[in-house]
Amino acid sequence: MNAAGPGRRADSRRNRQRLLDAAEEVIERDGAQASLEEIARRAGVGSATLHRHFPSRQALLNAVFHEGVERLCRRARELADGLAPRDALAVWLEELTTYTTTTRGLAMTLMSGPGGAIAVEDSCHGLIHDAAARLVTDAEKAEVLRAEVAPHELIALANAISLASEGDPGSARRLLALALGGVLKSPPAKV
Amino acid sequence: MNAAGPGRRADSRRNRQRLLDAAEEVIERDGAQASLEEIARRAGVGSATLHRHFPSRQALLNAVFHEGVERLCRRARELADGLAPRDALAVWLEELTTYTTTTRGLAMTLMSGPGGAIAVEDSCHGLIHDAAARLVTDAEKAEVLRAEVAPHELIALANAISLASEGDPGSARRLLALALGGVLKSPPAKV
DNA sequence: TACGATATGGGGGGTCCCTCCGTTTTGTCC
DNA sequence: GGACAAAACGGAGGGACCCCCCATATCGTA
Repeated sequence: MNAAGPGRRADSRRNRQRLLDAAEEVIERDGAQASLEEIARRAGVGSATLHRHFPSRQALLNAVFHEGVERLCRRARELADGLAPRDALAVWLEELTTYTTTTRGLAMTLMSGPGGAIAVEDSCHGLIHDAAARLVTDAEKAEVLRAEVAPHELIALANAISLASEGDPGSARRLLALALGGVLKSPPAKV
Repeated sequence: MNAAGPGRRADSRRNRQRLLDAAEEVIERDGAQASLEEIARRAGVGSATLHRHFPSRQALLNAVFHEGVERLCRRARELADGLAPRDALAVWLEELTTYTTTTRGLAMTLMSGPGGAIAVEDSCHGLIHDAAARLVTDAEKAEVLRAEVAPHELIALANAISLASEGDPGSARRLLALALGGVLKSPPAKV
């Protein structure tokens, strides 16, 4: 059916891969709301086949971005092991932001939640969250955070910035630096 | 045609208002991608009439949100006149963020640019930008900003936060406070 | 009241998402 | 090397959407 496992029939695995390749191209051009029918057409399969392999748009997006997201999470572990907690977190957030900014549709995907029938532990959502949690925990222990910050808040912030900069990584880096360093010189007023 | 002016025929003005009322309801429920056909149905007019009054989705959204955005901009002037520059900016950004967070579809609208045939000076985009510019200029003169910040960057950040918090104003306030105060205790590392 | 300008709305074309179901392909067992 | 059941496929169709054309109805005015 829709699993990637080796127990599937050969044509099923082949079609799944074709769909992923086609999806990558179309999403690269049109973002997260790319036409599913066009993806199926480009892959040379019927639209029913696409829906059988990926029961929802979210499932397809998740599969398309899975590899890149895993790479990003390995990178988080490298940074956590190699740098001071504050730098590890700052560098990773910048890499995350740059990646989501330059990968069309990814920020949208990460913002939309894990989605229906996808196991949290291998959704892009879940992977990113776990990677961030490690870095945030380390930073908290080292007391380099200004306040208690939940990992999902930082991810939301990074995603938000990616969305707001609409594909311009320079703008994204700048906004992230602002947010990390603080826009104002003293804390914001209570209203 | 699509202008609101008094030179239009009475039925035209009436239909325009009905469309705006219907749009407000449907957008409140479905956000910025609400069905235009449903809006026309609910207003009791044909879909062609909707398209004649509002040639693009963006034009309709712009008209729907215009009043609220103007109120927000008046508020910016009040704050600029009544508070210290830093507080005026901080308070207004929070009000902006709260408003865009609780008004479904507004953040999306503001992020999508002024859009085709809409005059910049009375697009929601333009109005907000001008309001922010005044506050930012004052804050810069008072040297309470951590770095040179363009108004559109702050607006992008606020919009991004609204989008990221998906309708939860508490979360939005928290993220904004984080961004304004800074997440890290010392400036982020150079990579 | 009659008339021209203005505005309307039904309907059609194109696209999209998703599902049903008859047909084809695959893997396996004899 | 068949035969057979399970698995996978894809065309077609329903429902929804956006947008435009143009025959018709409505409004403001002379």
